[in-house]
This record gives sequence, structure tokens and C-alpha cells, in this order.
Amino acid sequence: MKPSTPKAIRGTQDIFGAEAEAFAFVVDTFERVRKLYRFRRVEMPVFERTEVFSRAIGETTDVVSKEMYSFEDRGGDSLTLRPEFTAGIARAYLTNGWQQHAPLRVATHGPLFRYERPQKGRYRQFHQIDAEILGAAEPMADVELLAMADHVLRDLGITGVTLHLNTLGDADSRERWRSALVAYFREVAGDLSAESRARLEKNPLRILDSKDPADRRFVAEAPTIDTFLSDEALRFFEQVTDGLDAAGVGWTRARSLVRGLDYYRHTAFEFVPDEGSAAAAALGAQSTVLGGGRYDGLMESLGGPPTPAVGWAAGIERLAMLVGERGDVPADVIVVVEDDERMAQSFAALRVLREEGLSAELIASGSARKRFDKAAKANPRAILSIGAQGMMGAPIRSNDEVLVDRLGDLLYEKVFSNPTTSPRT
RNA sequence: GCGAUCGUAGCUCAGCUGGUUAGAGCGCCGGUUUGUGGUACCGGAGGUCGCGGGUUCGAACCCCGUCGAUCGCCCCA
Repeated sequence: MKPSTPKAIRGTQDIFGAEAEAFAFVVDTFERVRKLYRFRRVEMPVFERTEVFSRAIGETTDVVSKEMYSFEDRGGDSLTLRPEFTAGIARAYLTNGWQQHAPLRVATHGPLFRYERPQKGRYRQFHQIDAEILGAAEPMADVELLAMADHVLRDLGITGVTLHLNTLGDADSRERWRSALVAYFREVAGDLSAESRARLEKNPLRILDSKDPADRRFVAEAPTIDTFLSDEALRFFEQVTDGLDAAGVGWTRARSLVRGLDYYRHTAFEFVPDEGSAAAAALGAQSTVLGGGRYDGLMESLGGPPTPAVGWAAGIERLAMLVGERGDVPADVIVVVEDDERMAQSFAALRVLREEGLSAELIASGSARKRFDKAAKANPRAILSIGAQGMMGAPIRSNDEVLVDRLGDLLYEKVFSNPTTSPRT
């Protein structure tokens, strides 16, 4: 009886090759930009007590009510694999006394977990980059945070995405707007789609971005937040938009943009591919590439003092789909052993090359006469052939003459002249 | 949770209206050829046709179930 092979968990990925290179490129770019903007690196646990998420995100949200990976540990505590970064970072801010560092800019990245049906650009274990500014009430914080997001996308070479920006106002503005929306949609409930009728009770703001054409004409006429904005909230939003203009960050007003989670206040934003762009095509049905906003109420829901904060997160997989093919980088040098008697010399050569900062790999398996062809196919900058039979002249082959000279000097000096690694006679 | 499409070698796929020992390309292994070399040729290994049941003289192909994948809805990164 042959033992069976366990399969991978649904919605997990084994990322390899060009995709893994694109993934790494996203993370590397984020790390570099994050340092430019002076965000400090934090490492967070991948699991927390369940209440961290249920209280911060909101019991009624889909994330909490049906998408969390929750389990009991051996001590009987309910724990949950993080579905997002923000709640955990807020918890850490409170439990570690990070208030002393306010305003605190932090950045992190890693895996997150959501029990959902996988599809293009959406997984059960997915990965995000994340940036937060904690303990900062000023609109300048929003501007800085968005400038950084914009910078990351730009350095990734991603085009055809635009910052969609909205304000949800302060808690009062948001509540009055919500009531007005509910009243408005109740009037026309009979003509709404079934989904939107359900949303009316549960999550009325979401009716605003319904894709159903039947809903859209009502959405167009629906009350907008602007009518309900307090002077203070309006002024805050203006300072954010003025700041973005000054910082050279393009944006567009999206009056129906609301974010799914309960904790958002004031600024809410998403970077979304432009209609018909290559980016939109690459992402399939998943549109948002980076999203976030201000969450002034979150700390209180975790029992902390009122603490203003802004943050965003972006899916690494989705970004990686937009950065294009990034093939495996060819080696600087491939060392081909065409005579196994000279294996020791080959290892010596590899060591010398790598210590010089040249990437190098070894081809020493299979038919000796086919090894050189194998190396040539891998398209390295140079091939070093060791022990070829019947060949005359240089064992280094490359179109890069400078590199040929450098390798020649290096290897002659440190390998071929060394009696312990010389070929046997 | 719902819907659509799909499931044949390591990979990409072919397999006509059901009909002998299930094929190709790439990759892998070996050999020959070439000989400042990425070529060409020959040979080889490798398949419970996702799994289970049914229809039939006969099923990779038709039917039912099941599992899995992909894409979409809901929601979201």
C-alpha cells in the first residue's frame, strides 16, 4: 500500500519561481520606502485572543461573524489567527505602553488568515504590507501615510491605479449620514436588489457600492456625507486634500466609498485600478489594491484611552500580480565540471567567486558532455568550464570581456595556481 | 453559503459520433553526432485517464455521486 500524499490546505499557496521573485520585490520595495518615510519596523504575533478582533473590528462584520480562523488552545482560551494587522497593533500599542512614542509610525508585513472562498487574488492565507501612524490626530499624518503608499506603488512601477478618497466624518457626522441613508433606501426598498435589501438592516453603507445596475440609479441620488459633515470634519478633510495636492499625490473624490469595518472615521481611501487598465484586467474581480483610513475609535473599543490613528494595508499577492514578470535572476557565473577528477578545484573556484560577490552555481551531474549545454541554456553572464576534453584555449566563455578578464585574474591567482587544488596529473 | 467551468505522464495539452497494447511537445536519464560548444538524431524511465458507482459486448469519452482546482456572487487585501 503506497502511502498517500497529504494535500495543501484550500486557499494556501506554495509560491515559487517568477511569482516568488515578484513577491520578494514587493516586500523589498516596501521595506526600502518605509525607511525613507521613517516608519519603524514591528514584528507582531500571528494570533491573538479572539476578542482583540471581535471587539476592534465589530461583531457584525463579515470578517468577525464568518471569516475568522478561531480555535481553543490547550488552556481553553479562544484564539484567532489574525485576519488583519490593525487590531493587533492597537492592542500592542496599549499593552506595551507605546503611547510614550506617540506619534508612532510603524510598518510590518506578513501572513493573514480569512476563511473565505478562494478566487483570483484572494486566498485564505494571504499576505499584506501594512503601515500605521498611532496617536496622531493631525491631517498631516493622513497626508504622510498616503504619500508613502503612493511612493510604494510608484516604486513598484504600478500604473493605472488611482487613489479614491472619501471622508466618513467624525462619529456624529457618520451616524447622521447613516440614518439618512437608511431612511432614503427604505423608501425605495421594493426596487432594490435582494442583496441590498438585506444590507439595509445589516450594513446600509455598503449599498453604496453595489454592482447591481438596479441599485445604481438609487445610489446616484442617495444623500452624500457632505451634507452631514460638521465644520470640523469638513475642515479636516480639506487639510488632507490640500496636503495631498502639495505633496504631489493624485487623488479623486469617491463619495460612495465606505470601508467595511466599523472602526473607520474621517479619511477612508482605496487605491483602485482605472477602468479598462491593464491593472484592472490583471486583478480580475478583486479591485482594491491598497486600502485604509483613520480609525479614531478603535483604541477605545479595546479599553484604551481615545487615541487617533491612521493606517493602510495592501495585499502582496495583488501587488505582485501588477509588477509583471520577474524571471529568476541569471547567475553571474556557472561552473561546469566536465571532468569529475577536478571536482575539488571546482569547489575552490566557487568559493572564490562567491567571496568576490559574484553569484555562482555548479553543474556537475548527468552526462559530462551535456553539462556545458545545460549551463549555456541557463544564460549566465559567464561560464567557467573545468576539465573540458580536447578543448583549447580559455575555459571562460562570456560576452562580457571585462568580466572575462576579472575572472581570469581572480581564478588564476587564487585557484589554478594553488597546488592543493590543481588538477591531478 | 450559492453558481459556472474544468480534472489524461513532472509541466502544457491532444485523444474524432464510446471500439485493439492511451499519445505529442517540453523536462528528466543514457547514447551517437558536432567540437571555442545553447545543434541534430537515437533510445529510456515515467500514466490507478481525480475517486466511487452506474449504463454498455466494450468507458478517458455517456449518466449519477464525491473530492479537488479555477473563475464569479456575497464580502474583502
